[in-house]
Amino acid sequence: MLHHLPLQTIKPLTTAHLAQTMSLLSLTAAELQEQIEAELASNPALEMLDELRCPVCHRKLPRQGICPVCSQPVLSQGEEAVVFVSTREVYTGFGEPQDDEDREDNGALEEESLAVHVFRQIAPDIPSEDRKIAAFLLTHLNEDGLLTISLQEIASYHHIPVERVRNIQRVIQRADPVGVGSVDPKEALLAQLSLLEETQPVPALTRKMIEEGLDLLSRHQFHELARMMKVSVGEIQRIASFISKNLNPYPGRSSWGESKGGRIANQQVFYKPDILITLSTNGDQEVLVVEILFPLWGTLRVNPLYRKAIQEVDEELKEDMRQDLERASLFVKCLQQRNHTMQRLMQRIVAWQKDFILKGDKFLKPLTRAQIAKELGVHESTVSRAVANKAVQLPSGKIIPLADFFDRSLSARIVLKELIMHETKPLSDAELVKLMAQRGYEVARRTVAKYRAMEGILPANLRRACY
DNA sequence: CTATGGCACGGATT
DNA sequence: AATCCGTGCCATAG
Repeated sequence: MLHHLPLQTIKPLTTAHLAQTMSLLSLTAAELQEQIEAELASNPALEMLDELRCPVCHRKLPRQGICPVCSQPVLSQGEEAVVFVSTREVYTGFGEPQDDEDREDNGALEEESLAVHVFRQIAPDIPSEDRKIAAFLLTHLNEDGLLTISLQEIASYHHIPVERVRNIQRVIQRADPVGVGSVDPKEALLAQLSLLEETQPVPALTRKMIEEGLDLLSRHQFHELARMMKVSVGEIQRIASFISKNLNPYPGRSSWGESKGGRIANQQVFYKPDILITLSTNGDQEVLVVEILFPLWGTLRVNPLYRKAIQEVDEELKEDMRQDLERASLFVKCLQQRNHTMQRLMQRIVAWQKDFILKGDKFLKPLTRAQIAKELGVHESTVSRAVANKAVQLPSGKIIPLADFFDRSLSARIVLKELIMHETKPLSDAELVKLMAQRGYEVARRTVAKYRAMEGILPANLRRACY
């Protein structure tokens, strides 16, 4: 499963080797890039070759993606996950590679960051010739995450058919603040609904109600609606509450900026993924493909000329050069080790959490770092470091911290949320404990209260009956 | 009296 | 060794 990896050079485990590998492990893709560039600049024995060869067949690799020859046999083995290091570009902004390193450019940047956030998610999924259109579209969002110009305008501006713009928009709508890039609240709601339908049951008629009676709905004219849809008022209210709980007509608002009352503040937004998980259909098999993003393109190696030159140099210089060489080869080894470890780590994680990745939060299986460490035969702290401060992009386009795979209570919280969402009368914490227990979640009353707080759900006595 | 939130403790995790 | 998380106890609000 891992035979296509550069494994040859993993044996001399000196302490220096170990220490440096450790520190490299904990770096994010962006930090790694800095580190490599610094090393490259300071050590003349290192060189970066402007080409990439497959470690197995030594064919030249295309600028993006993996070896088309060697990836084949791996994909066809029916593995749960294929993991490899990819040099795929990490998208940092629109068009030109601009320095967005600067700190808060206040308002302007704040507004733009929603667009950047979305762009990063979708960029890998759309052909490069469409990216500038996507970028254009994203620059015309208002603070609600809705489009300020029509699709026709975009199409005629770029001289392309409207249908093509619409396809790009569809991709965008499925990205993180779901529904972003819609022309109006109605379209945003429908986009969210479509995505929701893929993972969970949705009340019948919800779609019809949004499509046909949105203006009535927003004015709470339930009786009018009931007559129009030919169902009871109670049914209408049920759907209405479902909509207000699960959907958001202004995608830009909820997840962005404003922190809702009682929300835990650690909901950090990650912009740049370090790892990419995509779903690839290989024949009839669905395979998860994991890419460990590697920030630089090319082959890092010890400069062979430098190695030669050392022979023909005075004694005093020789010692210095020897050290440079030593450092260089150590660095390369550490880098290989880091990649190797990351690959094995992700392989295990993805295999274990496959359902979570494909079907959503509810299917997160409990997992501890210690467990993975044992399976991998590495120290726990190694896993800890590797997992900390990194972000993963899921096939859905969502970017989450890698540590989320180890969240012990996420699935319990989701169950709790559903329980409350479907309740017919406000349930007290104690009652919720019982219901949770029936579903196999044994938690204390006090804990239910905490989960509620985390999800920003009001206590029962303040909760409005849900229908 | 009941339902919740605060504080702090202990065991697990990192 | 430091931190996180679930929990129990107790005060407080309704």
